[in-house]
Amino acid sequence: MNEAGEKARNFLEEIIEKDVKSGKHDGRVLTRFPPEPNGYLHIGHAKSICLNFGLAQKFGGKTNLRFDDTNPTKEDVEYVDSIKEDIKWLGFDWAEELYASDYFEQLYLWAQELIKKDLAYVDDQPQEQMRLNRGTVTQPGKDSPFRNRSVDENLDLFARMRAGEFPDGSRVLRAKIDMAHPNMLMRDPILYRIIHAHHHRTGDKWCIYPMYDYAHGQSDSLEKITHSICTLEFDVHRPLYDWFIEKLEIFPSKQYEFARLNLTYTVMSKRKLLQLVQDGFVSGWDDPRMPTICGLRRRGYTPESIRTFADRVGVAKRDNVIDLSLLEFCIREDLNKRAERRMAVLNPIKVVITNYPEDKVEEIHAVNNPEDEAAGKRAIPFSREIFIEREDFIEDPPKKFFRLKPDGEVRLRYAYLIKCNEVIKDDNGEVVELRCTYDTDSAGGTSSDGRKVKGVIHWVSAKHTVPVEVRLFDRLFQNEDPDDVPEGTDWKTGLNPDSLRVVKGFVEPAIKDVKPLDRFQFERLGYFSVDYESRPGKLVFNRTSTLKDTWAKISGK
RNA sequence: UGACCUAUGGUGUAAUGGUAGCACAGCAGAUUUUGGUUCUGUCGGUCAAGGUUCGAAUCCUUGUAGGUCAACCA
Repeated sequence: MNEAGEKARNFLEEIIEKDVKSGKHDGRVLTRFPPEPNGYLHIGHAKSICLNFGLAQKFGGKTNLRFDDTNPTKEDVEYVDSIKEDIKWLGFDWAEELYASDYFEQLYLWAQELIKKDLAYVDDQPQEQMRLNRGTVTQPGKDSPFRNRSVDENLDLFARMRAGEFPDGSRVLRAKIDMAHPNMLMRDPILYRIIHAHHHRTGDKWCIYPMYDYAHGQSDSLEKITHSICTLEFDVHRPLYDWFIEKLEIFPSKQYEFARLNLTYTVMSKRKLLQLVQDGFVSGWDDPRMPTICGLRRRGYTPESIRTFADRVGVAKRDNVIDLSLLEFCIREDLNKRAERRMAVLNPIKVVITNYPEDKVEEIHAVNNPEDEAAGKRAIPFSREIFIEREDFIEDPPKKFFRLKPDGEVRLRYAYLIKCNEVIKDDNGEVVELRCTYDTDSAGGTSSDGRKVKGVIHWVSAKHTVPVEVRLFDRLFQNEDPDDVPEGTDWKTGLNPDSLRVVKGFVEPAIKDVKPLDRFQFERLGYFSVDYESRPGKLVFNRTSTLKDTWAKISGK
């Protein structure tokens, strides 16, 4: 924030603001989000989506969704659908749904134009030879022996490439730039390759397909994209991006690069994510431990929290690794305000309140959300036998432990003060039951004589319990940097063996009518959301995140 | 041993030649019928060396460190 109270602008906002003010493109702003439909979107894409759509919104512009579908061997409609779903869920609407493949004919025409201008040629060199002749980053490349074919011959060969006369890999169309250029991308980059493959949209119409560099910029230009925003690794592509626009004399879209998102304890590469799925380390792309948008959704994350996160991580050009705790902060912050509270016990121990009548059942009234009065109240049954969390009782507690202990008093949230009189153990010495008495004058949990009881614990009435399955997730990797594994071992050795624990939980009755993705705070435990596999009578909850746990910090060291 | 990009507290990100601020994390405290929330305080930073200037995180030079680029992937 600056003195005026407005948020500081990132470098892209500054560029666009300047362009708008100067009247460039009549002040028009049009961005695009250009995924390749070959995988699922993850939190890194979410940053890019929020950026592209957010920037346009900020300056009264629009954003296109364009699928970069120039490689039929890798792409599929399955991904198109999931990508659209994820973007919508995040809360964004695109102006137009477009495909690079929509432009194949125009791209072909432009390729012919480059040939006619003697700026492109058909190369017959085998792939290996071409690689050798490209040189290295420190050595210039060598011209192809086919570099100086006549325009007519190139035109003829290119037409025959399209006609399907040649096998895959036998010929390519290359731009004629400079084989000694210090930027490898400018050493006669390939424009078209031959792939006899079925394309998810164009079918078998084409057997030559444009490369990314040739397709992307021209697609931007065709759509009259004003600001083409991509990640840092495309920085070296920008001279080529500009070269095509200049030589073809077409609409001058401009490319700008920002640093992609990295998260601690998280892998983000499509390759690694795919491996986690294929090797069965997770249950699928939408496993709640995955950093995919569908995984986060299933985990219980809200779109709002992800947008806030994208906003807080900022936009710049330096490499960065964001603390996973920032993401967790964002979801807690959001859910604290909107999730209704319930009481649930995940690791129960039975408490019998010996001075409470056998058959009596009371209705206790509890606030649904202390952060939102409009959420109202609910009734919770209370009876003689209840469950409390096993961790909330310690026979010989450490200092500053103010939960239940022998002869100690604790508050049952919203109910009564109880005192532990007797600890019953089994033959192994394990505590199986606690016998307590309640203060009959402490209805609601307030003492009548003004004495202070610091501890408050949650509980459920034993015979009014709703049994549920609870999936406790933890970070997928043990190290902040998943690649930080012992020399010579695979990154997968860093996987956290305890990233998923499935337990049985007991919830108060006011939980029966829930549907997938409903979110709750189980008091003192964390935020939980209903899984897709949940069914009436067989509810399944995913732990979205724990609550901040100051006690764990104190006692855990 | 090439070209390009980038260097601000532990992690991010502002300061656009004029008081180095904000968030997360950490620590300490207050409040609290969630050891939650909220509130307060606190720790801690301009990669280095020169130069320009009344004044440099900012401009210049030279280093240093990290990243990107040698798919018929995007």
